[in-house]
Amino acid sequence: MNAELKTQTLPMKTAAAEKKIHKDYFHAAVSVDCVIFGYEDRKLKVLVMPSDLEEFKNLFSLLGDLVGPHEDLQSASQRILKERTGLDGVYMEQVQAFGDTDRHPSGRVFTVAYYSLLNIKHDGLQLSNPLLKWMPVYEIKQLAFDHKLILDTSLAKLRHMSMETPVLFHLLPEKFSLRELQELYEAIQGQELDRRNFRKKISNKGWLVDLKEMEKDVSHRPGKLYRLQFAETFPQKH
Amino acid sequence: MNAELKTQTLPMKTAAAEKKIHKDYFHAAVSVDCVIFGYEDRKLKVLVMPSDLEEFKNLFSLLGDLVGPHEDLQSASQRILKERTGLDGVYMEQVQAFGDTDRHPSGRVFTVAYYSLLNIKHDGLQLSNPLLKWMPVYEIKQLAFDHKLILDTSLAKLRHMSMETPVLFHLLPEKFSLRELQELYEAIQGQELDRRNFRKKISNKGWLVDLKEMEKDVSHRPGKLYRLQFAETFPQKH
DNA sequence: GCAAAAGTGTTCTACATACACCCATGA
DNA sequence: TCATGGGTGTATGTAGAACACTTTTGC
Repeated sequence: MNAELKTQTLPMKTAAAEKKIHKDYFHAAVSVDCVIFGYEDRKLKVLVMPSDLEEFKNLFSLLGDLVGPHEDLQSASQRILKERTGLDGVYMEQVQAFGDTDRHPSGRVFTVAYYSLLNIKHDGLQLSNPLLKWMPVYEIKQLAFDHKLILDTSLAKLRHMSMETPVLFHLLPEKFSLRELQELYEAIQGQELDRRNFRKKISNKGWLVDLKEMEKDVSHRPGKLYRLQFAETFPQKH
Repeated sequence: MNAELKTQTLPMKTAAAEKKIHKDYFHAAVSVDCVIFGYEDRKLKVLVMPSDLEEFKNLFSLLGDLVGPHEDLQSASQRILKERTGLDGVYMEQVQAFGDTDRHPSGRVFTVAYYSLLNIKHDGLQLSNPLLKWMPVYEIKQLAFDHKLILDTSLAKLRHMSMETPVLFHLLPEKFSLRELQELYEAIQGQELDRRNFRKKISNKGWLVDLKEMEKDVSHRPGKLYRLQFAETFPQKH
């Protein structure tokens, strides 16, 4: 930013002097809201909790917190995730910033949304509070604040990414069958996929490693298990 | 956001009470930085100005400003664009937020980047200050603050979008020839394209309207002129 | 033996790519 | 007449879409 651009003449200033001039502007808060996606029972879910603000009584909200004075955005997002789920190193991506003037009843609070993808069945997953709830995304009609907008925006981004890049794997256990993977894609895209074409496409991508293991505990012919090829191999697309 | 999530018990609070509790957090500023792209002489350019901060003497910076207490992010971005270029209704898209703790010497300043695309030859374009400069993007090695990172991130997003959606047209005059359009795509993608294939692809998209006019003032056989099919026809892709 | 899902191949179509010649204009 | 770019079509390879039958396992 460069607020002093408004002046037509451009005398040199120090940053310290500039801060004084603009001290009236230093009265906003910035939060991070985490859109934590999980996948269970063939449904995409998001982690929410009841809002404890009187204004949003009976509504759920995303998990967020203010960004500390000496904390980066990404660090804040990782901290929230760790505090709420006990998990580190979860896949996470910034969605965008939301800053409508009336979005928060407490004052001027900008927020930056991050979505994360995690495996609900992960051993280390330990929700911090019994009120936290995995809610099926497609059953959510309303949320506190502008969180429904944030959710919808995140979901659109996730959908888009899932077509270009191997991100959805983060929602599955380490070992999974092609059927599970296909069901996941179907849940995200909202349409059924042809099994033969799906398998062909996935195997062309070269994303998977055949674990030479079979599914267990299924009441039908067991399928092969795979895991994702090490993520570093795919810096960007395809 | 929902900062009170930290409490394990969840007594109901009002937003006003919450603001007091968190007043220590309301000391950040939020700015918008505009990455204003233009296209001229077969080069993608970005509008910059000399930084007037002592800390960044001799460096250029993007055009930004603090977001006013009663101003939305998008409004701030439009205001900056209007103030700097005199233009309204310019195509614009949020890139993302940047919030590293040390990104600004004046204090904790978060910024939200927007990129805009405009036609440098637009009649209404009137730069507010003679120090503003259209700088070729690929010649920029360094900028003030974290603006080089912001520029690179915006450029990556622009490149990505340009492959999926008709956005680059905003960089051209209303009437343009297929050669001009192809040169623009080549400039953005950084590679030469086959003329026949390019024309086939573009005409398959159905984006263009044949104006039944010809180029003038070219020292060779003039080409047909086109304009973009009305933008509302293409809400998203293809 | 029945139910449920695994596993597999061919055809058709659409799109990307590679590639070369004649035409219209201005200088 | 020359230089410059305008304008066009064909052949090939690749990827996505449609589509059905046999196999394996649990019950």
